This record gives sequence, C-alpha cells and structure tokens, in this order.
Amino acid sequence: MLLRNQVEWAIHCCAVLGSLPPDRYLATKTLAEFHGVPKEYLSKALQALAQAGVLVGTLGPTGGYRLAKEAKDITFLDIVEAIEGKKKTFECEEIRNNTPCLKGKKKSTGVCAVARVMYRADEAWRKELRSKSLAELIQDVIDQVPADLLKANAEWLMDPK
Amino acid sequence: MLLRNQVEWAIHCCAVLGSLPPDRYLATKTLAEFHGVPKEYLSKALQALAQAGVLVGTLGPTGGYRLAKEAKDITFLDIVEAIEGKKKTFECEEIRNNTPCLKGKKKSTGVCAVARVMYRADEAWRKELRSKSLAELIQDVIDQVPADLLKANAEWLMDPK
DNA sequence: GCGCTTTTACTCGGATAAAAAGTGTCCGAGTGAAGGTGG
DNA sequence: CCACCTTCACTCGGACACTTTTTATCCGAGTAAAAGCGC
Repeated sequence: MLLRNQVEWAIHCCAVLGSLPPDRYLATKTLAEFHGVPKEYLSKALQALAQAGVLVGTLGPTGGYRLAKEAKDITFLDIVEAIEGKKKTFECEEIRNNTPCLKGKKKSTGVCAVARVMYRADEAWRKELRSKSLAELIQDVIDQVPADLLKANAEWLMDPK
Repeated sequence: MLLRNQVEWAIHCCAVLGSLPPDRYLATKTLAEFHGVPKEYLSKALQALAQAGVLVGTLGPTGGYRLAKEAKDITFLDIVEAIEGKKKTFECEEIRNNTPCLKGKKKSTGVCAVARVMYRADEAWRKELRSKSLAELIQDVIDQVPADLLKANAEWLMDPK
C-alpha cells in the first residue's frame, strides 16, 4: 500500500501556490520545472485538484492555477483525497459469506468485524491528515528553510528562467 | 492507495486458526475452500505470515498452519505488515531539493515538512491497528455470529467435505 | 508384530503469465491576453 | 485612435504506451505421516 508520487507533488505545489500573493496564477510548466517533475503528468494532478475545488485554473496566456480558497481552509486530507479519491484503504469483499456452511442460506448482514477495525484505522489516518492545514505547512516551511533560499525561490517563481 | 485483498484473507485465516484448539493444524487447501479463494495464491499470504512469525507451518500429510503464538499476542498490525511489508505508506522523494535555485548548492537536510505530516498520519493508522489483538477479533466474531453457524463452521473445518 | 519401503498429502519456492494500476508522453481543441492591421 | 483579426501561450481532455504491482497459476522438490510389504 503506497500513496502515489502525485500526492507529494500536489502538496508541494499547493504549498508554493499558498506562499504567493493571492490572485497570482502559476503555469503548470513553471511548477513542473520548479519541482523537477514531468509537466504533462503533473498537469493531471493539478486538474484533479481543480476538480476537487482546491485549486482554480484559468486559460490562455498568463493562465495557470491558484488556490481556490484560503490556505487555512485547505487540509492535507483535501489534497490527498483529490488525488487518491475518497475510497477507503480497505475494501471488504465479504469473504465471511463464502463458507460452505452458508450455501444457499441468507448472508450475514452488518459490517464484518474485520472491516470495522480496518475502517477505524483508515479513519484515524484521515483524521490526522484533516487536522493539518496548508497554512500550517507553509508556516513550517518558512520556519525551516533559510530566508535567502525562500527569497530566491519566490523571485524565480515570479519570473522563471 | 488500497490494501491488497490478501490482507483480508490473512486476517480471516488467522481468526479461523485462532478459534481452533491450539496445536491443531489446518491445510492451506481447507482454508482456501472455506473462504472461497484460490488455494495457490492464498498459500503466498500464509507463507508471508509464517515468515513474519505469525504462523507456523508443518510439512507432510496432516500438515498445514497454526498460530505461532497466542491470539492475544498477535495484533492486526502484525498481520498487515506481514503481507504489505513495513514500508511507510508515503515515500518522500525530496522534490524540495529540485528547485533551480539550489543547483549545485548543498541540499536541505532533516525531514521535509510535508513528509513529517504524512509520517504522522501513517503512524496514527498503525497505532490503531496495533491496538487491536486477534483475540479481541475472535471474541467479536463469537458475539456477532449465530451460534449454530459457528458450530457448523467448526465442524466443517475439523472434517472438511 | 517389527522394521523397512512406498505411497500419499501436504508445504515450499521458483517460474510464468494475465490483469490492473501507476507513470509518463503526445497531441488536438479551446481559451483569452497581447500584439498587429485597416480604416 | 479604435474595432477587428491574428498570433501565441496556456489549460483541458482524450488517446496512447510503458512500467510496476497485483493477482493469480503451474509445477518440481522436499517432507513426514500413513499405508503396504517382507520376514
């Protein structure tokens, strides 16, 4: 069980977009070069984020993406679910109903005891992701990254290459 | 991100083995028929469980698997990690170091702020799985499944077909 | 009945293959800003 | 100077291809209990 690498890209892109002046759009190409990832494939992730209401895109030249709402109102879970979908990490196939002793009889109903535990673990994972906002991440980055690198990055993003 | 269906099989098999008299071995074939899953593929899961020290297998006729320790000392996490491996669900590829402003300079060190959040969520998930023992699951099943079905299942397992 | 051999029923582990998911590329259509053109 | 047209840079979305993971299947080797056999 492994998250897609698009998740990592998506979070980093959101962090970058959230560090920019609001209403400033960044092109997919710029984000891709900045993170050193394939432009066309990153585009899929950004599209998914836009579809999920995390980002907003505009067309034409000077087009690109920006956050759809304030960074404090975007959680890690929003981003992860935009990429991975909202399906649970465990899918119960009800194999308890396959026992030969149940042939032709009525199936068990209610949630399987195994699935219940797995669902609870899934929810614990989501809860943790839900508790961290994009704004908090951005603050962490500001605290952690040297100021001169932050400045250089911001300048590059405003006027790449 | 989705767990393998082998995880579901493995947990159900462990529950069955834990409900049996101790030192009683069950053949892969029996477990596979009982759960309605392919024998050869289930075998891989059981091998992994044996390798991880959750189950013990014996060869020869009357061979098969039993629990390697008491059900109360086996957790969901033991089973899940036996099948899925111990790797984290999120793999940080350090794309923060790909920024063009860092060309040739020394890379950032320490855990990336993004990864730190993802790791914390991963740990929350594992913690929940670690908190539930196989013995508790077996008790849940006893409480939940009709007594006559439990009896029929137990008899079938002791003398299949 | 006792020791030996053979059969049998099982696991183990490697090889192989089909199906699904993940990753990455390509390209045409649509959009809208900017710049050029004609009056 | 202004309305219109063209160009250009970007997103969108679908189609395609490659790679890895998942989901199996098959089979030979090893093992040990049980059954058969000779004495």
